[in-house]
Amino acid sequence: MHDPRVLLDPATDAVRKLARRGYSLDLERLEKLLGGRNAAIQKGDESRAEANRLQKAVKGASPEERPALVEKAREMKASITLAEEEHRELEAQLTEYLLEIPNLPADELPDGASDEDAVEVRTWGEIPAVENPLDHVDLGEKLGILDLPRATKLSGPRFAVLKGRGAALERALARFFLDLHTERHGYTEWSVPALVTRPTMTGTGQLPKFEQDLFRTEVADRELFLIPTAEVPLTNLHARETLAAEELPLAYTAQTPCFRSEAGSYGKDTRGLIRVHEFSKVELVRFVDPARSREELEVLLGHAEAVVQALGLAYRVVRLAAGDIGFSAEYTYDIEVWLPSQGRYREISSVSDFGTFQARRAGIRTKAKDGARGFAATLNGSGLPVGRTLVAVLEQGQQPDGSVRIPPALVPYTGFEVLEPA
RNA sequence: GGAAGCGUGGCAGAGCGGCCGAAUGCACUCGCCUUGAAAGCGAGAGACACGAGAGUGUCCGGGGGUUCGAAUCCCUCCGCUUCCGCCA
Repeated sequence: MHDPRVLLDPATDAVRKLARRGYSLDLERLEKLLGGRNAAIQKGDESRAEANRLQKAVKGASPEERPALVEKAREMKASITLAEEEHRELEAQLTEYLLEIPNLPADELPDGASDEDAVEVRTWGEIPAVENPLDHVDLGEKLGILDLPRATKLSGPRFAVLKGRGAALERALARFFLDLHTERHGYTEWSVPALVTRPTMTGTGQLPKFEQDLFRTEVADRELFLIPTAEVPLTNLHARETLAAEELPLAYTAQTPCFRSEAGSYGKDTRGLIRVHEFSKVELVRFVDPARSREELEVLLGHAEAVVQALGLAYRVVRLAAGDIGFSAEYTYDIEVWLPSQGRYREISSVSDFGTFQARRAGIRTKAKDGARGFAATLNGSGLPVGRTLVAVLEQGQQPDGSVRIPPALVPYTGFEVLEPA
């Protein structure tokens, strides 16, 4: 959520920036709502100040003058109520409007609205030469580790069942990611709920605008949402808290299941593990000094890249176009791994700087030793999703004899070096 | 799910319906003292909103009510603790 004053400040150039992501900001409406709200607050404050004066007067009043003062105080109460109602109404309208305004994309991002407009930053690793590559679904079935028909039987389309060494590989990947980030990159591991409340989802920006992307549960009169990423619970750990500025940056990680409705993605990636309703992911979240958020983004990107590199997977980093970044983001890099079966790079990680946008929504404040107050900047990145990494490991590791070689760094976790056809 | 109790500032803990944004202690900040530190002494210090500012207002778990006036009385919801039931 933005500070309306900042949006209204011509120096912010908010209208132009938001137009780059196809959002048309109505400055006039904003100004009217803010001005009206502030006026209502002032009116209420003045009435209340008067009421307070009257109360004191009543206390010291003689029996004769008392009834008149009490009567005036009664009247003042009505005027307070009126101003409060107006304030409440305008405040609600203002908040409702502010909550649906996306973050301002950074000027450094390229123009454009799709992944085609992303700019390649660098490539890493050697694209493996695979003759007649199989995709991960064919590989998984031949290896006897993937059972999609049974997944469909259990839960319908867009789910996955892994078996034997496939399940072990999934477990190994997650443990490998977590160990790397906690031991080498200094992240604190958390175990957090996968079901969260509406305010929590609003804090990171999934709500109110993107409810159709989420799975929602309801028991009795209690409503909870399944998280689409651990970003939601990890970032909201500090919702409505004040952090000591000196303690930043805070670096958190968690492995959680992630649930996505994938509404509107009909026909896209319908095969296999690429796009499913439920998957496991290790997420990285950083709370940082807003003045340093872009540097911190590079650090975070490095942590995510380190995982892909440790697995020896060929990948590239792209800078997303201004119109393609997420609602809450102001700057995003994607890491894309090479998928031999598709002959192209596919997204495996998204690393974003949210500035203070999420912190304002969630109320993540900072206080420095000298008393200076502000909001933290939040960043997050996948580090990494287990399913899509498994796809890359299978596809990039496939051998001419139909086996798949496990990346050496992972072997201590799997206990086996190769997957053989069943 | 049933019964009882409790929810006050970073923590602990006071608080006759107006003198309470709230005593006191600890922690904290700054001085003095000290070679340095501790102790001691002195001073300061909550958050949020509106306002150019002076300042004004709000906040004692949330919401509602009584009253000219509520941390203090009433209702309700939520949370915590203890006992019972159930359960992984």
